[in-house]
Amino acid sequence: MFSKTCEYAFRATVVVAIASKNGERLTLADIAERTGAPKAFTAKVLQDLARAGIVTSRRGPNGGFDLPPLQARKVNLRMVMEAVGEDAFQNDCAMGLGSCNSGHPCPMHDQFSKVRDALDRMLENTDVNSLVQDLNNGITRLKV
Amino acid sequence: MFSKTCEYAFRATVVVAIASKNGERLTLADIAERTGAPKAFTAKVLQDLARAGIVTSRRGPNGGFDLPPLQARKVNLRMVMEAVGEDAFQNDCAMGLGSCNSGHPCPMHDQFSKVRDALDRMLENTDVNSLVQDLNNGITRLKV
DNA sequence: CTGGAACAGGACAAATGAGTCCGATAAAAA
DNA sequence: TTTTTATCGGACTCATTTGTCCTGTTCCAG
Repeated sequence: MFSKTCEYAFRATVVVAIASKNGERLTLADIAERTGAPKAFTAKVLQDLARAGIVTSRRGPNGGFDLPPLQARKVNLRMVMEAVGEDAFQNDCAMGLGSCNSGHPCPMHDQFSKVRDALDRMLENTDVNSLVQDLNNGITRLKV
Repeated sequence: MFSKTCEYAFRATVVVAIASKNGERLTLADIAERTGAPKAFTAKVLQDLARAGIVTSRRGPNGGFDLPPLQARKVNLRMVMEAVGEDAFQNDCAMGLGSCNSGHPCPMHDQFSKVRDALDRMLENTDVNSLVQDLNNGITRLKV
């Protein structure tokens, strides 16, 4: 459903947010380890997230990434997707027609646009902090 | 959202079903032309659809593909997806965790599984004939 | 029964996505 | 100021998806 890049971005964001809630800053190696994602690839993803202002990065000793709760409330999942260069599903057509819309619907349009829009709303309405606050049950890693 | 292969499969299936309703059998060249998809690639997709028994194929002169209404009622979109070798989104996890389920949920599980399940139900409950019978308005091609 | 019209299917080529490597840069600590 | 720790970012490789090509096979028509 989502690309690998996107999945890694979701996991990295959540893992960093969890750590930040405990005042902990995570290094790239930490994040790769806790998400079970390839380190070099995770570096790219984090770069994108940092450039988009979703996480803040710091170089050098005691450096790493963080995303404090106050900021995490302002970040939703759609923003994470867009940070790694993927559009949410907005005007996506199930049949791949560029010209498909409610005025010019493809045969699947009515059925598909309902669930597509529900998905988009979910991505828009779900902020990172809300994902994190539910799991005070000791989850700190999101490995496969 | 769907792969190209899948999009082509949807389009080809619908286009063939439309023609069959008029007792017309479509050749590969016809289908590629009406869907705006590459001919050789469409051939592969149709092969899969034929092997799965979704469309019926016939070789030689006056050959081609068809999918009469009676059969089209028994074919849903999930079957088309599976015919080209793709699983519907069933147990898909938004974060790419293989072990994610209601007992062991990832942080996005609750929000995501709702819309994912709605999508799966849509694919299951939508049969090809119902897609076709709405558009007696002269649509016979599904080009980009 | 032979020629041409069509699908069947394997092998190949191109494009995109996933993942790696390594030097450059920044910042803190010694 | 030097060393060490860490991100930054470009260039590269590998895998998968997408797309092409060509030969074989089936089947109808004359």
